[in-house]
Amino acid sequence: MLSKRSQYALKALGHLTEKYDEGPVLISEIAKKKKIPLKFLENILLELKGIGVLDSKKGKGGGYFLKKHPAKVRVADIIRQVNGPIAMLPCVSLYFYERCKNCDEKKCALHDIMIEVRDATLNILEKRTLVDLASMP
Amino acid sequence: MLSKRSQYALKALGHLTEKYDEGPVLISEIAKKKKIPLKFLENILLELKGIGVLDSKKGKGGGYFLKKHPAKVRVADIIRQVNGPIAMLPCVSLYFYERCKNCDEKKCALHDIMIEVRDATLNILEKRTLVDLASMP
DNA sequence: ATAACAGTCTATTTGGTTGGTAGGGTAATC
DNA sequence: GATTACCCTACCAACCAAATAGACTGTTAT
Repeated sequence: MLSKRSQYALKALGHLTEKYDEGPVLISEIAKKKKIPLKFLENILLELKGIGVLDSKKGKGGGYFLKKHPAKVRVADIIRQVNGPIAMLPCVSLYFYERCKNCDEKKCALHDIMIEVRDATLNILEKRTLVDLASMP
Repeated sequence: MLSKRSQYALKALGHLTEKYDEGPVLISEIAKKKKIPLKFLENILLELKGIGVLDSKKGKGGGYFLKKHPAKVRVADIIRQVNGPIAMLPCVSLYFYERCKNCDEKKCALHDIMIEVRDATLNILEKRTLVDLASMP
C-alpha cells in the first residue's frame, strides 16, 4: 500500500500539473483543494523539491511549481522516491535490490512470480506521467 | 513490500507442498530448511491453520500438513490473509475497500491508474497456486 | 527600509507495526 | 507415563507514519 505521504504527493503533483501554465501555486491552495494537512504538505513539497521535481519561489506571488514538463515525470519514479520499492520483495527490486538471505534466487519459485508481478506493475507505472494525474478533482 | 511474515508463510507453504504426500512435517524441519526463526514460524503456521489452509497433528509423528490440495490454494489469498491488501490504495482494493476521503473516485485519475495496476497484479497472483511455490529450495 | 508574505528548517509527539524472544501449558501418541 | 510437539500469553526493542508546533530565512512592493 502507498503511504498517505505518497498519495498526498501524487495529488499535489496532479494539481500543480493542472496549473502548470499559471505560475507558482501556494501551498495553502493545494492543501485546501486536495484536503491535505497544511504542515504535512509543506514537508512533502520540500522533499519533492529536494529530488528535483519541483521548484519554489518565496515572497509575494511565490509558491511551488513543476521544474520539468509534466510529461517528462513518470509516476513510477515519484512512487519510488517517496514511497520506496515498487516490487513486493527486496530480491526482486530493480532500484532497491537486496539479496535474499534464506534462499537461492535461481531456484526460488516465489522469486519468479514476484518478478512477473513487478514487470506487470512497472509496465503501467513507467508509462504514466504527471499528465495522467491532472484530471483529478 | 511483503512483510517477512508473509515471505516466511509462503516459503513454509512451498515446503509443505513438496512434502504433501509424506504426512505431517515438523515445525523444526521447516524452520531449518527455510531458515526461519522457530518460534516465529510456529506463530505463522498457527495463523495459517486458523484460516483453514493447514491442519496439524500432535504427539509423536505429528506436525503440520496442507488441509487442501495445493492446486486449490491461490497465492493471492495467502498474501491477502497474511499481509493485507494487494492493491496500492484502499479505494481500489476489492477485499479491503475504503472510500477515499479527499477525492471523488469517479474523477480521480490516480484511482484509474491504480485499478489498472491492481488488475495486472491479480491477473498473476490469482492464477498461481501453492504448486507454483513447490520448487523452492 | 520595512512590513507583509511565503517557503524553510528542526524537533517532538503520538500511535502503531514489525520481527522477533521467552517460557510455560496442554494434548496426543508410543 | 514419558515423550513429543502443538498451543498460548506476554513482552520487547526498533522502527516508521502521520501530524503538529514554532521559530527562521529570504522576497517583494510600498
